[in-house]
Amino acid sequence: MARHLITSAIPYINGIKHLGNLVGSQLPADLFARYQRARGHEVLFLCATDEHGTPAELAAAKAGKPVAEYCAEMHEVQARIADGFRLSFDHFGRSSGPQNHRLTQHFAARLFDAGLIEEVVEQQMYSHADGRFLPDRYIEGTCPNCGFDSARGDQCDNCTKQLDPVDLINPHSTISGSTDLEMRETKHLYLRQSVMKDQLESWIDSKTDWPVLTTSIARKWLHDGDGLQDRGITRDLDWGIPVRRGDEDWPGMEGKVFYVWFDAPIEYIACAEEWVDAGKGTDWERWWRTDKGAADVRYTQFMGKDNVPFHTLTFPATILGSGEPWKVVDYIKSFNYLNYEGGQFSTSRGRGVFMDQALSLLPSDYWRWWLLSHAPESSDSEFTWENFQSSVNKDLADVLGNFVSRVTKFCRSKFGETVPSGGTFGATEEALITDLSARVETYAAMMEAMEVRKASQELRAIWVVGNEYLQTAAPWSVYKEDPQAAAGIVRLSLNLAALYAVLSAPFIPDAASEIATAMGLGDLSWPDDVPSALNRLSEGDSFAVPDNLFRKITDDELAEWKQRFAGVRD
RNA sequence: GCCUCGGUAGCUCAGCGGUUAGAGUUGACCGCUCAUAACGGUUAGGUCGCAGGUUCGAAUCCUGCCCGAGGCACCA
Repeated sequence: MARHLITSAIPYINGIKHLGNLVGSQLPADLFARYQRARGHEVLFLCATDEHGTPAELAAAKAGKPVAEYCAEMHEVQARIADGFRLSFDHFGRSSGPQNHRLTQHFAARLFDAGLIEEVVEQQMYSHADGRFLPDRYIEGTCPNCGFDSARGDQCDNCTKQLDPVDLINPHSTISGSTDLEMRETKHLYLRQSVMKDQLESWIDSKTDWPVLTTSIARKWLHDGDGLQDRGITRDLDWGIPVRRGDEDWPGMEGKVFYVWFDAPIEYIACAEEWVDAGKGTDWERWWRTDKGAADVRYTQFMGKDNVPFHTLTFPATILGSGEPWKVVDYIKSFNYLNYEGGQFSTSRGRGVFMDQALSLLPSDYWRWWLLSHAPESSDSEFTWENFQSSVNKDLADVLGNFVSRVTKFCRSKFGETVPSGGTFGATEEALITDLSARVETYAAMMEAMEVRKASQELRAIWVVGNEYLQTAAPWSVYKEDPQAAAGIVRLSLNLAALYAVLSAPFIPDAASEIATAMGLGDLSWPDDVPSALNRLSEGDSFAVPDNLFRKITDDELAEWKQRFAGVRD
C-alpha cells in the first residue's frame, strides 16, 4: 500500500472562486485523491484558505468587518461550497491558524540561522490617511511617459511602461484617494533564493517526468534577467503572521508580518497539524518529516500555472534551506487557464460562473464531469454553454444515465427487480470482457499519470462499450425465443452498471453512489480484474431501478444562463 | 519591447519526423425499439495559421511573419 500526500493550491480568502480556479487545482486534486483511495492506498488530501495580505484586508474593509471575522466567515463559505462540489479534503484548514503561525516563525528562524535571510532597508510609499505602506499597485497617478491619468505604481496600463511609484505625477492612494503620501524607510527580510539557485536548478532538472508547463515556468524564473532573484518575505501590514525568529522577537521587525506568499505554502504542512488537532488524525509528522515516517510518502501538488513559481522555487527554497528533513514535493501537476465564452473568467468584473452559482444551477457531478473532461492541461481551454450542454447531455444523460436506465428497466419488466439466473457466456461476452479489460487498464494508467482528459475519454469509452454490447446482444429479441439466454445478458449488463459505479466514482461521486445503492453494492473498491468484477452481482441479488441519474439541459435554460452570466456580478 | 505557450475537421481537442492526419460532438443516411426520441452502424467534413528552409520524407525540426493567451518579479 502506497502513501499519497496530495495538496491543492490554497484558494485566496477574498471571495468565492470561479470555475477556472476550481478546475485548475482543487478538482483534479480531488479526482486523484479519490482514485488513490479507491485503489486502497493511504491518502492525506489537504487544502486550506489563504488568508493573509492586503487584498484580504481591503475585502474585509469593503464588507465593513474586522479582517479576522471576515476571514472566518469566508472560510466557512468556501468550506461549504467545497463540500457542495464533493471535494474530499481530509482537512480544509486556514493559513491564519496558530499552527501556521508557529511553523512559519520556525522556518524563518532556521533560514536566518542558515544565513538565507537578509535584512534590507528600502524606501516604500507610505500613506498617512490610510495609515499604512502601500503596495505599488495600490498607488495611482499620471504616467510620466504617456500622460495616462490612471497609471498604477508598478506599470502603466495605457502605455505598458514599467514604473516606480515615485515616477508618478500626482500620486494617490487607490484605497482612500489620499495624496498625502511620502517615501519612507522601512526594513524588510529577503529570502536569499539566489544562493540556492544551483541547488534548485539541479533539482528541477532531475524532474524529467514533470509537465513541461511546470518545468518551463520554473526555468524561466531561474534564468530570467539576472537569474533567480531574492524575494522579500515581510510586509508592513497588520494582518498576517508577526515576524518573529521562532519563539523570539526579531529586533527591528516589530509590527511587521510575513508576506502572504511566504506563509501560504507552509500552510500545507501546518494543515496536517490542524488535521491532527481537529481529531481527524494522530501523527502529522509521519506525512511531512522524512525522519519520522514520511520517507515512503509520495507527495503530489496541484495548481494553476500562476502558482508554479512559488511551488517550484520559493517553497522548496524555504524547506530545503531550513536544513531539516521535510518532505519535498515529488510531482507538480499544473494547469493552464480556463477561459469563458471567448474571454477570461474575471473575479473583479464578475464574468463567468462562480462556484456557488454553478451549484445553484445543477448538481456538482455535471460540473465535475465537464470541467475534468475539458481540463486545461496542454493549453488554455474554453468554457462555452453550448459545449457544456452537449457534453453533459450526451455523455452523462445519454451514454451513462440511459444505459443504467435501459438495463434496469428491461430487467424489471421481464424478470423483476432481482438479478436473474441462467444463460452462459458466448463469443460476444468474451469479446466484451477482452475489450473492457484493456480499457480499464488504460483508464487506470491515465488516472495514475494524472492525464485527466485522457482518463475521462477512456471512461466515456467504457460507458459506450455497454451500449454497444446491448445492441449486439439484443436481449429484447433473444427473450422472445430464449428467456434463459436473455437472463444471462441482463445479469451481465447489470454487473456492467455496477462496474461503472466503481470506475466513475472519482469523476462523478454522487451518481456513482446512486448507482451503487440501486445495485446493492456495499463498497466501491477497485476491481482486481474485469471478469471477477462482472460477477459481483449474483443470481437472486435484489436491485432497484434508480431515478434517472441525469437530466438534460434544455435550450431555454441555456439561453437564460448564457445571458445571466455574461454580465456583472455585484 | 522582451520572454513563454498555443494556432490541426463547424465546435472541443489528440497526434509532435515515416504507411491514405485521428477522437468526441455536429450534419446526412441506415438499423434497433429495452431505454431519458435514448442506443448501434455507415458516411460527409481538414492546402494541420502564412511564407520560406533542412530532409529520401514535416502537422511534427529550423527561420521569418500574422493571430490568440500568459508572464516580465515584491501582484495575489
